[in-house]
Amino acid sequence: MQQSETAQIRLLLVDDDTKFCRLIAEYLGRFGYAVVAAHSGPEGLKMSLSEQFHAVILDIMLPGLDGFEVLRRIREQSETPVLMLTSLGEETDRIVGLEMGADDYLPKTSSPRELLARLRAVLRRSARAVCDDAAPAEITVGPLSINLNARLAMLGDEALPLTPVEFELLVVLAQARGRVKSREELINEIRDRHYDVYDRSIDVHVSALRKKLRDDPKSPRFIRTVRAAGYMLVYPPAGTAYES
Amino acid sequence: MQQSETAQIRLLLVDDDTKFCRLIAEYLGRFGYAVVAAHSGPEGLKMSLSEQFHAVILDIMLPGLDGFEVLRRIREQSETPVLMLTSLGEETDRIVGLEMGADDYLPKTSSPRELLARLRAVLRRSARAVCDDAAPAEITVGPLSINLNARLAMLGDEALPLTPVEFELLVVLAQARGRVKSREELINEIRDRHYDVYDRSIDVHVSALRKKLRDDPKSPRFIRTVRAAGYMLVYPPAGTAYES
DNA sequence: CCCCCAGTTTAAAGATTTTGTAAAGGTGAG
DNA sequence: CTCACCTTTACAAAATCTTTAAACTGGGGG
Repeated sequence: MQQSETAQIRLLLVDDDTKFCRLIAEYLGRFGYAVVAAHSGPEGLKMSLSEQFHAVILDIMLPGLDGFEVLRRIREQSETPVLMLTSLGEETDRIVGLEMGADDYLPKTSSPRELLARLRAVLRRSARAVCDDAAPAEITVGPLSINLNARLAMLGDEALPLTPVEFELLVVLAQARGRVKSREELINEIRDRHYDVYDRSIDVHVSALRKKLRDDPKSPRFIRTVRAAGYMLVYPPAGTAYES
Repeated sequence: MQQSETAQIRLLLVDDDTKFCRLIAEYLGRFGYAVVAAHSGPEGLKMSLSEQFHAVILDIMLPGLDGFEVLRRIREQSETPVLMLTSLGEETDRIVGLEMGADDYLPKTSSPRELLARLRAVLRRSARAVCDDAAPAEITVGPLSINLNARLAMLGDEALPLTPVEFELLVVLAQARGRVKSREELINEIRDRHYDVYDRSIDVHVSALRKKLRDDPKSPRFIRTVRAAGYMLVYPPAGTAYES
């Protein structure tokens, strides 16, 4: 079941309903998130401020300090993304929560699936905010260029008809160019799920991608297999001659 | 966290909700912006025209003069970047805002983080666009032209009978021409609400819009489906021949 | 030098996801 | 009430993903 040494996303869930916590932890766990629960306001606040978490999911109704108060105090010191939950009935709270610096806000009655979707959106936004404009819209590797805005990869002057996963795979490899990416990392980053030893789907995608790149596993121009470790996009040392 | 040694960026926030102002000021303050608040239309207008601010964040619902009116009068004399906020439940009228010269437009339900991101984008743009006209009133894509003032889209010399949402959808796509817009972004920008996985309304609007544009999903002249990502208005490379 | 084994490649089949669109349902303006 | 419009629902079609399994590879031990 385990997810690894690789960067795992850690979440703090603050809610006094332990059953709910278990349920959510279990659900999010299946998608590779490590969920830790706190069951009171003060406890949640303390843990939030430990800065160990990538995001906090915060119920409003809490013993000790209510969710708004916890949020306010978190925001005094930290920018950790916070997603607030409300029990039924509280209409206007949404605005109040957002005004106070919550990153999103959703009813506790939402499906876990919705929670997951919003959570991802929040994490994505916060990841982007960190590097802000730093993200280049285009990555180039020899004759290969990848346009992130248009989601289009070109080899020479020919557009490659990649499927969504193939494109993502290429992007992830390209961003880690010169470093080996394990299958686990790849599947985590691309598909948001767990890797298990018999999972060959990454291999299959690599194979398909290579075919489209006209890349030969035995003497790769782009994707090199690193036995027992994973795959890596070659980092052409200065002076490498590519020919299309 | 701070914004640096360079001269501090000064922002004017015009909103009658003082609590909201405090919270935003506090949040943006953490990123090194100096935020000054005005709580009525006339006050906001007067301060905007003092030319002391690098940008203005303007709520629409205001006592005295509403946001649109304030914007109009600012634009009579000044090109200070203006970012408009719609309050909850208000009839969103992004187009009116943009057409009047707002630089960006976002729902008040957005998170502070989002506000910050857009603000940075606006500031960046305004720094760059010293000389060129802010918001073009007309966007042209091959035989398609979109007039924001008249709220009219023409295909060749024929006016398209678009519904309000279809028109906005087209505008949003056109403004992002060449970049993929996710369904989430689209629904956020057009309808001011959250996207959830089961929400197909964007697809339906796209379908309707395509029908009116006589655009075929399989080989789109205008709107391309980017599987698992969203939609994108084609950015015709220079020299592309359109025929109506 | 050959065999074996863990690890890899790949085609193919089956399962799943995503999309297009018609039609039904809902809502608000007039 | 009617009309215009937006959203939801439903379902089929298309595209894509994962699994499976058979063929392959490279290196170490014999």
